[in-house]
Amino acid sequence: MGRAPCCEKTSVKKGPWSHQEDRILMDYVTLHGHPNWRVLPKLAGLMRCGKSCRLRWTNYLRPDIKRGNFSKEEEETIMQLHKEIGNRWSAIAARLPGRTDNEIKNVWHTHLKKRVKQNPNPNDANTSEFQQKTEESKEQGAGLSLLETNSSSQASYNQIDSPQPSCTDVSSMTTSTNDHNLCMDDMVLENFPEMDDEFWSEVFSGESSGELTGFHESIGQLQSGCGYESNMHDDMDFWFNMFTRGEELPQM
DNA sequence: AACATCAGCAACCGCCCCCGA
DNA sequence: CTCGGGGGCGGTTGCTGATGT
Repeated sequence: MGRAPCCEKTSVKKGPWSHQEDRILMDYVTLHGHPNWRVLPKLAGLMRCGKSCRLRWTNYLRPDIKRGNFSKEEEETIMQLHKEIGNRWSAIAARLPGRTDNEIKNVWHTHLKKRVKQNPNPNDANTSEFQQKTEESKEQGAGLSLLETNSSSQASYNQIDSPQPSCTDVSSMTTSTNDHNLCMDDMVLENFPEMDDEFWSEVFSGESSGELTGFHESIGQLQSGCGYESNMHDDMDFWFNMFTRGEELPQM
């Protein structure tokens, strides 16, 4: 007897998302929000499972996502929190604004787990502080409280000038960031302080497909204007590079 | 240059929790 | 109080690009 499947397995598409699907989902969520993920794909015209849409949005398309390498501080935070609370990736993600649980999970399995194995007792200097905060969070009941109790430390964290290179700094997404010796978090915060939901709402404000087409044509012009047409794989790469390079956008 | 192996990451799966009827 | 549905979470898989031989 299990529960009914979340969607018609036969009629949903699986596997990697196409740019078009991304656009459709982003446009729909930006305009209408996501009151019900289950019916969203049908309403948006996507042949995807609602769960798949939610995952794609939360892990990739959400505008407040911080992409790129993890700073050393972020990695240390992950290791400390993992030591304290274990594999509660969502709770850990709550402490790292812009990072998703999936991303943190991946970083843990690919980098940090090995590091902890090699050096099981790296730095206990802050352990008592974390333990105290964890205890507080337990009393208050949720991982989100961790975020609240650490808002001040998060503020100071955001002010870190030039994080030490970390093991993930040599991963595949480093080319553009390393050119400027900066990490994503610094650059996004400095160059795009107002990149929030409103920004994306404005970008995707066209409801009709015609307007959307116009938008993407504009993106194409933007890419050409920046000399990106030869090496950009897709729009997301384009935006990523725009953010990390911190270039001024040409007039559209 | 071609093939094999490895590493990183996006995405899927299934279970659990929460909330409303 | 119970049950069902939706959302969230953690584990796992499999594809792809990078690196080594």
